[in-house]
Amino acid sequence: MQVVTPDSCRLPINAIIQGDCIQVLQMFPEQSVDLIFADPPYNLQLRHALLRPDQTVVDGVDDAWDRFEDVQEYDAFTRAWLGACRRVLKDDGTIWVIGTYHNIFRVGAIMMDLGYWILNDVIWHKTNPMPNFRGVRFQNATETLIWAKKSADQKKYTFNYHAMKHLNEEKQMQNVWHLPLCTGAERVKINGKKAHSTQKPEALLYRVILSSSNPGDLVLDPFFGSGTTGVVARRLKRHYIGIELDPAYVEIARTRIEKTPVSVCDDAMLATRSKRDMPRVGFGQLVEAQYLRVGQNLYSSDRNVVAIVRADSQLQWGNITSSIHRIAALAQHKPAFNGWEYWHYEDQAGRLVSIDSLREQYRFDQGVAD
Amino acid sequence: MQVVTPDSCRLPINAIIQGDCIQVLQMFPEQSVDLIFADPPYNLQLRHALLRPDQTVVDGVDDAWDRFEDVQEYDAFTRAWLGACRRVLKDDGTIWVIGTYHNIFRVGAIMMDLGYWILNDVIWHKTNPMPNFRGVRFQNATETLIWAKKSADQKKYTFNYHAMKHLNEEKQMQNVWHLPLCTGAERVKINGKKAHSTQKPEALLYRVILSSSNPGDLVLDPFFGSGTTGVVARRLKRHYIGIELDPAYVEIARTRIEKTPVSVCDDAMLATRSKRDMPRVGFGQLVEAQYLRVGQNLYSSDRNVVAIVRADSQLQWGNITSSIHRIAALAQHKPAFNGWEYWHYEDQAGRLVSIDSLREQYRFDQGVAD
DNA sequence: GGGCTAGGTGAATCTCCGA
DNA sequence: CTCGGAGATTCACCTAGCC
Repeated sequence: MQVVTPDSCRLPINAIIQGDCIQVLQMFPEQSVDLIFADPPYNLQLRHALLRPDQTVVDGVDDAWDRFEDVQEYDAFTRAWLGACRRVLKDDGTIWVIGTYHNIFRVGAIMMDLGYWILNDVIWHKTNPMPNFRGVRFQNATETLIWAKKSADQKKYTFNYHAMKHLNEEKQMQNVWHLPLCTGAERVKINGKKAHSTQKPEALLYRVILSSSNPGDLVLDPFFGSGTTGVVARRLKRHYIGIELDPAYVEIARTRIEKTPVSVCDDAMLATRSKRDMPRVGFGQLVEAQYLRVGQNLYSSDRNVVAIVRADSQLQWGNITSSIHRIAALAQHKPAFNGWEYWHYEDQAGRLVSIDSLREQYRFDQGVAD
Repeated sequence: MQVVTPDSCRLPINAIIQGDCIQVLQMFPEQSVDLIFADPPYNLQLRHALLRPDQTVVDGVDDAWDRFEDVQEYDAFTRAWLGACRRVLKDDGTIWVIGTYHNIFRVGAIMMDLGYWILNDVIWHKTNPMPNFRGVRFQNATETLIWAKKSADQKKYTFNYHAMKHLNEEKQMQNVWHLPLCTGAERVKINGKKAHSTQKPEALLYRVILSSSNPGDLVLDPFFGSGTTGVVARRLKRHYIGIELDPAYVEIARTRIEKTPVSVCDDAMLATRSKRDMPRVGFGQLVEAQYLRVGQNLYSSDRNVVAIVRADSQLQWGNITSSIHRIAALAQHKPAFNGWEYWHYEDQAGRLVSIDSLREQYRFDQGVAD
């Protein structure tokens, strides 16, 4: 009579496996991991070098692992690893996948096709993103994480609602996370150069693992890279399995995890930025929201200076176009001036009212809507 | 002999067409609109077609098939309207599509498949989102907009970078927009109940239209709904075409737009001119017109580099003769540099003044002369 | 040590025109 | 088509070095 080994015993717990995750996962038993975090290649398709305005070169992602023949190949690859992950995921487990607009739509559609059921799309809003140096698009300040359960009718999954609420100053954690890039001392470097071109910040993994797993759970990362998932899992007393193709990365991750003490980090460092860090109300928002009309006149308190509101929220004063502050300064021959104090609009009765009161009104209206 | 009507005359400008956008768009000429904003339905209606946890189980196939049927229908619908939109979009136009995690991944993947090339995914971060009442997920505070051009190799498209930068307090606009939901007086109501369940805020459309179109452009909205696109297009002096299936919504939108005052301001208040679309002034023109003298010295801002203006509008630096750009680059040991930023002349008081200001002066003088 | 400045850098689909 | 030159374009944060 054959003795059946418990599934979990056939898994190398707290280990890094060097190999292609699609093949390695085939050797795992079904339904054996509690949580998956996957940071697959994004297929960025960067064709030219990019220069900063000072002509220095941006060190972009040109790694071989991010190059695919075409979209079909990328889709087939994505379907294969997501399918393999789904097989080894427990029926009450969930998966996180991170990406950008280059790949996340294809990834999300394939996840749905495979039967995953999306719980949230979480936006990582970077506090210090790279600018758009050429001024031809909006500054790309986000990456997107898809959090999904294994199937639509899955009843159970782990979500530590209150842990997230505590991290967020006792308010519900939103699907937008304001976190800085991985830089400075946290960034793994070899001879002064970054060891991995896309190392994720530990704070990001902290939220992922803390929110959707429990101590003792098994966390799988099929694209282990520099091993951030292992580092944070260890700190939070979860087990981990990392799969990584490149032996060099395996070694980097192994060294890094060994140096990680098993301890809990400072929650305060990971807390969501509070509202006072949110963008303040700018003059542009008043124009957009029609608290002021394009073409409307603004006046100095003595009505001697008149300027026109433009669609781009600058003011037009004679043939000069500039900000409310700059034109207030110019009109008074001062080096600088606070335009919020200087400018007034005419109310329906023809009285002058400070534009600063509109800003208060805007804040009030938003507050009421909460 | 047949008289061919100009394409634009076959389009009902500033009108709402009642009908299915896929059919209606077939009657439009190719390449006839400058900008598209689409807020498609995302009711996937999958609730009753739930997938079993294990897809390999035989009796699970029926459910899986039903579900797949529904998604296929949604995909076919999405492919049809996005394809129809692409046909009527001008080759230098762009498209915006808004959605949530329920549909945006399928929409994005299909857009890529159809040849659209994504420029940004823009996150609308709601300042006042609805809470997650049951506490089982992160509070869903976002919707996603995909901004795309018609093809990957498309060279030209409209992006009013500086208008956006002015709106954002002189820093480049990010792909995350903090805007409140459409509430209060802006929300169209009938007998106290909201007239449309997903009415978008005008501030959102303000950014869409202002950033990626110019006054006089034609904006198409194939899912017109309550007509926010038409209202904002009218405010910003763009033309619009709305297509809407439901006659009740057509009527609501028509009434609403009629009540919107046509903007009476000067077009100059609506457009932000960038350096890129100003007439090019060459360095030679400044020399010819004697804004600079032959033999005059030009200086770097720290006066460490000095060159002489030649009659052929090149600079002489030691024994090197070349353009203002090339010598600025050589002097700094850089592969390239913008000479307009680098070089200065001495004014009568001996102060250094950027030669770029001379170019501005030249443009101004020419404009006055016109 | 502290404060200041200069320099470096990050998952980025990053120009346009004429010869 | 390619090639080359003109010329437009950046934000937050970290580190090293100097006073």
